[in-house]
Amino acid sequence: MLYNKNKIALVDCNSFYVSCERLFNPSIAKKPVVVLSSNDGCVISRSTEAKILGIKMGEPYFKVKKIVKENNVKTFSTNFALYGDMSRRVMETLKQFSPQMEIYSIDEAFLDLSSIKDEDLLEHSYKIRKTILKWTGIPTSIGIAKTKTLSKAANFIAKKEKSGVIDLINSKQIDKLLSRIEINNVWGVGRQLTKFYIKNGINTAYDLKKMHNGWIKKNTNVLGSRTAMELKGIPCVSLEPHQDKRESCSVSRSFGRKVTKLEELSEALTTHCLNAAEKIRLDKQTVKKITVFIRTSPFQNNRNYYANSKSIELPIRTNDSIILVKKTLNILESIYQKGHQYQKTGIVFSDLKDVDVYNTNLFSKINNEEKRTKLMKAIDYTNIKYGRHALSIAQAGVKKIWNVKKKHSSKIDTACFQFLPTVRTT
DNA sequence: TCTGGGGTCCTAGGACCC
DNA sequence: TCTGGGGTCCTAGGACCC
Repeated sequence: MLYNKNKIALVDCNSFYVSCERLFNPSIAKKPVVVLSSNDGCVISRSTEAKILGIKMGEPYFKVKKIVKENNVKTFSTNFALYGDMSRRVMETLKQFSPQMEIYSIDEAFLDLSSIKDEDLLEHSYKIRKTILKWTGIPTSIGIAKTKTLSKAANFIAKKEKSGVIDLINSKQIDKLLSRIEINNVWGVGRQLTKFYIKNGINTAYDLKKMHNGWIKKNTNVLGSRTAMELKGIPCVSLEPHQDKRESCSVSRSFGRKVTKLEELSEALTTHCLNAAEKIRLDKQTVKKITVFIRTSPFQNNRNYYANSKSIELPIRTNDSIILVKKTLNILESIYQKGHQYQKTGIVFSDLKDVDVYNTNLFSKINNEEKRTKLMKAIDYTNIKYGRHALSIAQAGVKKIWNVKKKHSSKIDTACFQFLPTVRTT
């Protein structure tokens, strides 16, 4: 069912990962802070102070190391268990403000505010911000408009405003605000479209809004024209309050150092496969198609770049770790080539379905299926209770010398009392 | 020396059919 | 010798998002 509400708020957490780290470390408030991606590779979250220093989103860490040192920027390795947990708390709080809400990413959600009177929208939004901050400690920004794309735009401006809220529904200055947004910052306009638009003199959100539909349709695709329509205030992307299960599930990691041997690749890939299998079991899903990929670093121009991937369809869908690992390693062997310095490997499970969906073929006779299901349940239970990979299988290895680097971890675990912040009352 | 990871959606083009 | 055209379905890869 398509239903478009005409008052949509986008609530977005400010510098989310940095804000999470700050919760447990008040001494870094108002100081420059960055959070690094896996392997401490890139900057993926920056405090306002770090942005001012010129540290860009997605920049490789080694390129900003100098700025970091000179300005005493605090750095953190990712702690997704913490961010995921904080995200759940923020979303739980947000839910109270609208029955219809779409969680869009780990740090943002669209809210249907159609039931709020126009004149109360601002007040309502201030209340949302205040409550989230009070209950979770996370600062947010809110943009309200008639379409999702416009509420994204409003949010973009709101991030720069002290009030933290921009309401485009009551605004007579929409065009003025839109002309402050560079075209690459429009939701749905990525690198390729940006190139194309700038070549054609479209430099801001407002420029795109002014373009004729015919031209956009002819020169881009349905997504391009959808974005342009939404900027004009015509809803094309509806709010999706009911979130379906995932359609694919992937686990991949870069190595902490280069890897050449098949055995090491096998260990890493087995670990990824076990993680992915556990994820789909938790979601009560089975997989039909497995893709494995390996590659060397694309950034080292002097070496031969090698990247390869291969997919197979399973005869019977499953979520059994033992079967999946076996198949996965077979694929790996078929694409592995000696003599390369591998930088990354990963696995993708696709064509996922609910466990109760048709699970056998005409010729299958799985007599120990029940036993296996019980074994998987036991493994998952043990790993949840005693920590990740308390129980694993031998191919995953024990030493894991290929494992990722994590020099700056805050090691905060929200499920652990030791890390609860202390509050003193006088 | 050092460049993330996990998703979704769309489309062009091939295979196949009549 | 001359060798259609239109429809559907599927998939790999690209573009985009955070």
